[in-house]
Amino acid sequence: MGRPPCCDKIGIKKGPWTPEEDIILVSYIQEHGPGNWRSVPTNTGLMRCSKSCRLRWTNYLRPGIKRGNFTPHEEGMIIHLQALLGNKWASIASYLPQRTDNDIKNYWNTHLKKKLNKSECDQERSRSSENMTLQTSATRNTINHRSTYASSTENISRLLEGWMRASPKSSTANFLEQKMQNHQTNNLMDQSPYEQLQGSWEEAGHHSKRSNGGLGDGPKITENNIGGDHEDGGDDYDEEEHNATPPLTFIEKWLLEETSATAGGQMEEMSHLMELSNML
DNA sequence: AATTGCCTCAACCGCAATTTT
DNA sequence: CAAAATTGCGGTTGAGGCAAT
Repeated sequence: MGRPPCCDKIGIKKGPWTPEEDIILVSYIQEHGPGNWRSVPTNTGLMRCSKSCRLRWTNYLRPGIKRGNFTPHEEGMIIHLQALLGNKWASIASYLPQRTDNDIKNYWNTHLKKKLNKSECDQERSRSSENMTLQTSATRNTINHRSTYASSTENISRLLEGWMRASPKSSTANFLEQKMQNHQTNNLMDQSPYEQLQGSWEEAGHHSKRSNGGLGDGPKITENNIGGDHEDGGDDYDEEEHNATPPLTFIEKWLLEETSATAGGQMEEMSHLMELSNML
């Protein structure tokens, strides 16, 4: 008990990574694949803790990462998913395979939170100016639902998780798998050298022991890890919850709105969710 | 041109979950 | 089975960049 943090070890370097360190890390991962992080510092000679290596890889170096410039569509998805799942950034990121949880978290904290606060204030103002009279259901759904919905959405996400777990090799899972594979293939076009390295490593048939480290080593949503934050099931999942019958009207509505509001090509991730809700 | 304040985002920290010994 | 080690996640921090003064 009381194990000291790995980064407290003497001689462990902290702070921003240098290009040289990046190259060392990437070439090591190209050779051995992501995972087994504890051996990375010793085998590479990097004066970094394993945690730092993993973080650098998953948040910056791994293939398929899109950086900056969140599209309105991505923004919308984050807002909806945050309302739906709460601050489960890793789960949210699994619906946006090109984005890291850290990126999403940062974007939420720096942009979206403010945006939502502002719009909420605006809503409040217009509401009070209407002398607290009835509102249209549309605005209520988007704003007011956030609080009441936030408490009930956990159940909804659990249901989704439960369903996914119950259908280990569903058409949806296949769809997603295919989708992710396409993602990877398409991304080769604008890959950085690092990304190409990783791609070639994967084509060589290597697979990491842990498969949800990122897009490069497989998408977070696969038939194996589908059904929770982790590949063996979510933190919150248990059999009792699996049998619950949560309300679905809001998510269905949301999915419908999202789908109709956006051009089809951009909405493949959402159509996955749509498919889910239909099957439910 | 210099200073100040704000914003962004990469990286760290602490904790919980999971795996290994 | 318990303890130790490792991994993953979410919250937070702080350095650097940029705009305003």
